[in-house]
Amino acid sequence: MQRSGKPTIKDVARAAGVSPTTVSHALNGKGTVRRETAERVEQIAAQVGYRPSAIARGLQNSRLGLLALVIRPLHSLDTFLPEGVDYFLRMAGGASLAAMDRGYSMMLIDDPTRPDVPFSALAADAYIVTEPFENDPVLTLLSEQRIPFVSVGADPARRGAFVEFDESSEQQAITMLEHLAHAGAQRIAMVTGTDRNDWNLGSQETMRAWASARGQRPQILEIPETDGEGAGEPIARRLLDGHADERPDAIFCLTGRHAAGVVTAAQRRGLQVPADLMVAAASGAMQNLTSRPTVTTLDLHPEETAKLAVDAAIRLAEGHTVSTPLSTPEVTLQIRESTTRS
Amino acid sequence: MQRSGKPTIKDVARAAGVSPTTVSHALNGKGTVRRETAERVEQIAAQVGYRPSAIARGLQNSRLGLLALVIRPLHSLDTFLPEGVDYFLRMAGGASLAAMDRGYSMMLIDDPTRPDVPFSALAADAYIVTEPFENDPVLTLLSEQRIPFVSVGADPARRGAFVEFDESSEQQAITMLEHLAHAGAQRIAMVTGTDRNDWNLGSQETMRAWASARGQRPQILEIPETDGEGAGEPIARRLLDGHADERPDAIFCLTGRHAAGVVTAAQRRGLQVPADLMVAAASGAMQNLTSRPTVTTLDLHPEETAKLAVDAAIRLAEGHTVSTPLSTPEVTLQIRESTTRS
DNA sequence: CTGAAAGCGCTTACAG
DNA sequence: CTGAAAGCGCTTACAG
Repeated sequence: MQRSGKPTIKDVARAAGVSPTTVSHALNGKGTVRRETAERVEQIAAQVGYRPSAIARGLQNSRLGLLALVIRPLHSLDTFLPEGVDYFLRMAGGASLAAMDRGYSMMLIDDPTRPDVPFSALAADAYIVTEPFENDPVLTLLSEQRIPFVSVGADPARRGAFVEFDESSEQQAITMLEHLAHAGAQRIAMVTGTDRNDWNLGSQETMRAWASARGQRPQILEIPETDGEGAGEPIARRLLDGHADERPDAIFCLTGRHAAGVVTAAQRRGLQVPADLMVAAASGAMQNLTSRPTVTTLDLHPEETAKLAVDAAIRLAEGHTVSTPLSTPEVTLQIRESTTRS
Repeated sequence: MQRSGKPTIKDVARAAGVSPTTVSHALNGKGTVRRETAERVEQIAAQVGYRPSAIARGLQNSRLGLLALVIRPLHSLDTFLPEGVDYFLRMAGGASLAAMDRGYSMMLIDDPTRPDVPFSALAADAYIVTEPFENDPVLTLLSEQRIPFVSVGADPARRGAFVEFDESSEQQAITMLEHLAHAGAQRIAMVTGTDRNDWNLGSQETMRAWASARGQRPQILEIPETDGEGAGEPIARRLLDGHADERPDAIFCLTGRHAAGVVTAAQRRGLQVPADLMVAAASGAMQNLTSRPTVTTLDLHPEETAKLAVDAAIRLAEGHTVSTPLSTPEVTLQIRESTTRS
């Protein structure tokens, strides 16, 4: 079996003087094999460096032990380097590790709906799709192809139609809004991204309810996620350069880099953070730890979310059902200088 | 074929009133099929949502259209969130996109040598291993298993033994050292990571040669990659708190976060950057763009590197040979405030 | 131009 | 306790 390619089960069988069936049984602990036989087979298998082919094995139950992760917000870009890197890298890394711990591998898929999608991409046993868009074609494709999947954050137009994690963006937003209010904010503006996903839409809705409960006109700005810190100037122009009586004394950005940009833009206008303006972010970026002042954020615990998503995906892949909606971990409020008036 | 699972080639054949062979031919444009037949088959296939199984297909040539990426420096951590996030995320994202563009999917593998490694992980057609360690067991495993792979950065103990990209860390280091010298630095210290990979070792060697060519004692500090910005204080303590005549007037950190930490620590000591101390990094982190002053870095073009690595891996997967060593893209010097004395 | 047959490397009833 | 046979879903000579 040295000749070409890797040794197969037949090579092992021949070398051990048994049938392929017995090799299979011995190596997988199935059926009943005499102890000595099993040991001999194992030895020889190790000796010739035999590894069962995942492909052949997968053919039986059409399962490869392969999961796929689609990070939807990354797709609007031609690069994997967007806004939100921090969150999504932690997500991808966490998912990958969680998968391996459970005996699965994780593929990183950009867009399974592209016409030239690799066959292997659709060979995944199950998908995880984070932050699907409204009527997301990825979810449509997966459901047509009968590939099991879980979505992290619902498709806003098809809530409850699929197995999904409810991120409770309302809960998240409330947590931060209450913190800001306790810290002294009277008038809070919100900045979301422009993607039509559950996170943006749910947060906006919460903000509207919050403002109207306080008899205020809600101030909500939508800025492309991809603008990153560059969003600071436009945000400041629209929220800070107007009449003083309309001006918010706190800005709550969903994405950390928007918040980082706001801090800089505010300071450029001579505003003190947090004295004149508090700034906070829902999904922290690294910049929020290193800026002056440091910026209050929520830790969304993406690794935890990834783990839960992997668990759910595997249960689906293995043919079990999963009750939905599932819950993401509680967020943690990270209070920092930008909202601490002392 | 609605009953259970996905439609197979047999279902299509039956529905089209032809044999599976003909379906296969029609769909793959092989053999000769009458035009009308082919069209009818295609129609029906689309109608029933037929997609050939990547697994069954892979069984023929034992190729799945699957690549695997191991980012070695990530493995020393229990998290995918290390130092160097910027570089490695760009690498992973770039590799993933490049693979899809070429009809392959990309798995993110933590460690294929772990005893419970998923079978699917070893089903990859080829591996890309970035920054292998000295005598890296991952390379050993892959070569024993006869899984083709390319390494980005040589295994320092086995240079030339495998298909590898030469990162020319010497070239990189020289580029930065010369820039610093031109900018006015008289005494440059280097800070590397502690992993025993080609990048760290090669850079150190270059630094030693550079210093001795100038009759100086080389000052090189090894600090764990994982310390991130926290490395700033220890670095400053060892390099800046000594006698003034031994004190470097420029610190060149391989990793961007070390550099970020150094800037802060230097400023805490009342040193002006760049007036009293220049700071530069070989692999930029985001912090280097947002700090004050901004920090000079090299852009290593990880996406480009990823693309080249994917190309090479695919050539190997498809049974071709690749001449080695391969070259990574030229680095670009990004001059910023931290090395600009005006 | 079309299809029956063999085979890719395994696993899994089933018979001995 | 062991093994021959069938089958997973395709592709690929090869015969008709």
